[in-house]
Amino acid sequence: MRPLRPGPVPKHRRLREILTAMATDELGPGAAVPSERVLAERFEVSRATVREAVGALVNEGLLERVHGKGTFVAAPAAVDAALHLASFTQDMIRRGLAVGTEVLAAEVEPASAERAQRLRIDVDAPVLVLWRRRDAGGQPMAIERGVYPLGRLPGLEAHDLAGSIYDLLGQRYDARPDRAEQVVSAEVADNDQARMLAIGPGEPLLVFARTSFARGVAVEDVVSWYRADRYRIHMGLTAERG
Amino acid sequence: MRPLRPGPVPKHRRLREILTAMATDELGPGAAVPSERVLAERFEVSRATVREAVGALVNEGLLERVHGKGTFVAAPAAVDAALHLASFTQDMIRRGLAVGTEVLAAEVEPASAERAQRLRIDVDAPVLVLWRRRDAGGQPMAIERGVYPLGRLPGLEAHDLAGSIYDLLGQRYDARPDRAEQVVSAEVADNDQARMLAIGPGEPLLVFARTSFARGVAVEDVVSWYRADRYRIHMGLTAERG
DNA sequence: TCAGCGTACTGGTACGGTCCAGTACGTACC
DNA sequence: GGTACGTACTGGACCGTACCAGTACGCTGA
Repeated sequence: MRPLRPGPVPKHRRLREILTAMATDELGPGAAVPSERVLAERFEVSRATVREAVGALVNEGLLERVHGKGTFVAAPAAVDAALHLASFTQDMIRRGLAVGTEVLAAEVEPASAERAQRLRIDVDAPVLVLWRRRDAGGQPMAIERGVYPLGRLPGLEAHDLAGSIYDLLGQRYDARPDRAEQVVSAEVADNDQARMLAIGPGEPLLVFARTSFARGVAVEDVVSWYRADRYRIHMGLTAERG
Repeated sequence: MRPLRPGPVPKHRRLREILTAMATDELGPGAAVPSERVLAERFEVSRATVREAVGALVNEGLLERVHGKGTFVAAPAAVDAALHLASFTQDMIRRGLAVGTEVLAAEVEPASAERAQRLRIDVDAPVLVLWRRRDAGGQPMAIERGVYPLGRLPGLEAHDLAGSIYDLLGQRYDARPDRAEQVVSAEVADNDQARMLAIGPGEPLLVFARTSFARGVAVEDVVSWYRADRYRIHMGLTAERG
């Protein structure tokens, strides 16, 4: 490796990027990172500059330091899944379940006032309303009703809607959702829902109402009804300090 | 203020505590913190030591720096309420609802195998099983069944159990929960639950199963059944990066 | 074979210094 | 009155030095 020369990007930031790549691509969790003094010599920077870069990666959770022992690549911290924005497909894959989808209905309609408000679009603007049943592990898991603003996603209705809408939004529209607001509640299955989900009427459902945004722009408003016997949310809670 | 002398606690840590108190108690959000050079002179430490302390508070989110302008007390970042560990009382207060509690039953029993496992205690160890109805805004909101390990909380059953158990744990046992694992699911109300919650049988309930820890020790295992017409979870989701 | 000690490694603390780059304010000139 | 420039403040980058404190390993002696 060559020494770091002064440039528009500070040395400690360039070193941080080098160490990130090293940790991620070459070393892997648990492996030792070269010591501060070795890095200082190798890159011809001061030990303080190395400590600045390493410190930043420690704060990020990528590295961890042990006094007197060394610096190591940290095991990836578990992101609390409960606040993780994922499509149904991604969620089930993570739970180790094979995914299946049946499109029940797909219609273009003018947006109602409520839908318009939730999607931040004009009333009567055209939206795609998509009903699907989602299966996991070969059995019905959920029903979804997604509403998509066609002004922002022109031609969406002509695509294959049996797969992951998130993948579709990402690949064809560069609008993969990165943030969402979600409300969780409970309902009981009516006759139609019960039939589609292969349960009895009156069985409990977990209901998720979610509005998803890509770069601040609303791209999806979806309600999902999950069989409560097959789906639950695990979350870690922490107390507020002060 | 007096200079910082060498001692068992590093200077940068003591300065960090001083600055935390200063920011929290005296200055408040938006206020300017004395400059690095002023702090270095006042506490008779090097500017690098000041930068170390300030840098830590910047990483914590308490302070923010603006190049060329100064260091300021940051506005408190919103903690996503969905992952916030709070008692029923705290939760309802935050939602602006007056709280009421009716103790339905309180009995000391030997712990079953399942309860013992969840609370990390021996089977047959004595536990307090506490049933309560929780009201919010003058109407039934939830039913709770809490299980408390009396080995860790001796005499708990003799206390007033109509108030906040979290407050009680904090004040009398120094065991205020600081972390919890929670599972959210849905059920339908049976006849007893329906009567206690003033709803019809078969109505949907949001169910929370929570094990709470104080400093790593399990102190509470509680299941709560909430009326789904009155309670829902709001949560912000973000996409995982990578 | 085990324990203790010494050595060599590691990260942590602290300092003083210099220079760079951004921000804000005051003053002078047009 | 507005603009531009200079000055004085601010944080940021980087260096080299010295010493402290923790960890691990090897060697020696009992």
